[in-house]
Amino acid sequence: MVKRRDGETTELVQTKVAPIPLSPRSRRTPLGAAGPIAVAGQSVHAAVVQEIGLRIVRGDYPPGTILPNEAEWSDSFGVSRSVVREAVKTLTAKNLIASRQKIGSWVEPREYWNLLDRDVLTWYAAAPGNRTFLKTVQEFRAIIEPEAAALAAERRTEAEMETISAACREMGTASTLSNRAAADTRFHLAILKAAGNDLLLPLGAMIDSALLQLFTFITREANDIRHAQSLHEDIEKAIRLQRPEVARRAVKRLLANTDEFINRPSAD
Amino acid sequence: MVKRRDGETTELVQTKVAPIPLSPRSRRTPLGAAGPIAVAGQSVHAAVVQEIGLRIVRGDYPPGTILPNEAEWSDSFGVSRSVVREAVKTLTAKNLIASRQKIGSWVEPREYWNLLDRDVLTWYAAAPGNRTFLKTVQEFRAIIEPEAAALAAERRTEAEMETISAACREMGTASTLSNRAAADTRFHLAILKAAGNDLLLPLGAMIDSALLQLFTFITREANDIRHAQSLHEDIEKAIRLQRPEVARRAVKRLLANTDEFINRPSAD
DNA sequence: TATTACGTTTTATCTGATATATTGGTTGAC
DNA sequence: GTCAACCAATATATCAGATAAAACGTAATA
Repeated sequence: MVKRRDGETTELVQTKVAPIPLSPRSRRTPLGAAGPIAVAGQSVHAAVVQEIGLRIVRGDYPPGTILPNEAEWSDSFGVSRSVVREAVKTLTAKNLIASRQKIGSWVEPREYWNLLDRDVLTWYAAAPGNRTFLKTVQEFRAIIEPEAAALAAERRTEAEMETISAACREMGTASTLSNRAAADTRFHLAILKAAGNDLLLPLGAMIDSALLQLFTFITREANDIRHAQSLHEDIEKAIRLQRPEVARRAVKRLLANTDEFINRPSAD
Repeated sequence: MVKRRDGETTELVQTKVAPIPLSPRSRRTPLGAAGPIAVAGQSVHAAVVQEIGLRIVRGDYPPGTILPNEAEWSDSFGVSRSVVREAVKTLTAKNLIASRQKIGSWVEPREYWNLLDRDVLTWYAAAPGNRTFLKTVQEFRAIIEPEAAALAAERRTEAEMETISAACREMGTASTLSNRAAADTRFHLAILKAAGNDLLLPLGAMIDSALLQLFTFITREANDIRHAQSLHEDIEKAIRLQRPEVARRAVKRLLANTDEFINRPSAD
């Protein structure tokens, strides 16, 4: 149905972008000649998915554009058509593209994209002004997390509480930043889970991605970390005491604190 | 990493479930004998994805279970290995399964599943007590939609407002239930879009699914529909007048009204 | 005992062929 | 000249079979 072709844009698109770059494995090139240079330590499939996905999210192929056909991808990446097809299926499952016989594959409208998917979000984060991305994420978290915490305060089981508390504790005692980030992620995920609504769980991937992004550019003085820690402990306490409204407000305070970091005119 | 095998469970799983049923196309069976009975008007790929996905979400293969290998799927469905592999990629993209060489494919923990995906949600809705599902969806909507409406009231452009108003209008004048449901969906989607946060957009699929489910079991008297219509108009008005708080409350009223339907001890 | 080597199994990737559907043009009738 | 029916070209969809790579378990070895 949606197949507006954008005139010459398509032409531009179909320009052979680059002969090769991709993840190797055992390209049987006669003699190291043009050994596939790069790349990711991943599989060929994952590399192709990532490359096409990144280009789409980055805007190389605007929504509605007809993509190069399978044979062309196959040539330009130097992989078999099977790999291309499987990559296409993967991207289709994430709603980035769709395809039909005789037409080919095209880029779906942005509102179809499953931005909450871990991969898509990663590509998205890498694309435009990083600052905008973090603001978008924070705004979204501000919608979800206070309510999730409130629900968790009402419903958490003892086991779930223990998971939350343990994560909070480990945040305090973590020796490295990445350990702390991991515990932080676990903390928020545990709350989402304790909220007892299955539809909240998939949002964990987003928080995961977001925290990763955050920690790659915060790295502030210990002062702030201590403050952040106490904010986390407030949340833990409210959930432990089963005070939904208190939990809700505690999460809002934490998010407001994080917002401050993002809006500081330092980095970028 | 995650590969707990659950002892005998695996055995049970690997039982050849059924020789064939699947979508046909041109199975070259010598003589109509055992022509592939069913099925979906979809492609073979889609049918395989749906069958495996449904079984997983339904609980036939609990998380951690090692699934039958590609050759076995291929045999039992009577399709080529390529189709099976592409189906596996699709399900992997939705985080239902994962796979590794020599191990095979296994079912991921439920908290990994991308329940917000249209397909997964459909399978999920078909699986357990339908009633529980609708409650889960409504609870989730209650978290998202009031805030989305408030944001929309702040930020909507004139064009977005027109889309919202048009959908609301068409809800009122729709002649058939399915037309009304379509306009209803458009209405909620337009608000999500007008909220101006990209991360909210993927949630449209869920609302879509939810409304579909709702309308398949409501079909009440015109009285209620008129009430629902005025509730929708309240939302439209609040967004038009750019009153975030009013919009938020109006959405809450609408959702509360919907909740009533669901909790009525009539159907089911 | 610990460690290395190897064989087995399953996914990963490649190759090449056939089937099917849809578009766009062409032909022919009215 | 308009419109319907036909036909060819082209892209995905599906099939078939082969080889590569990785990981587990086991046996051989130091």
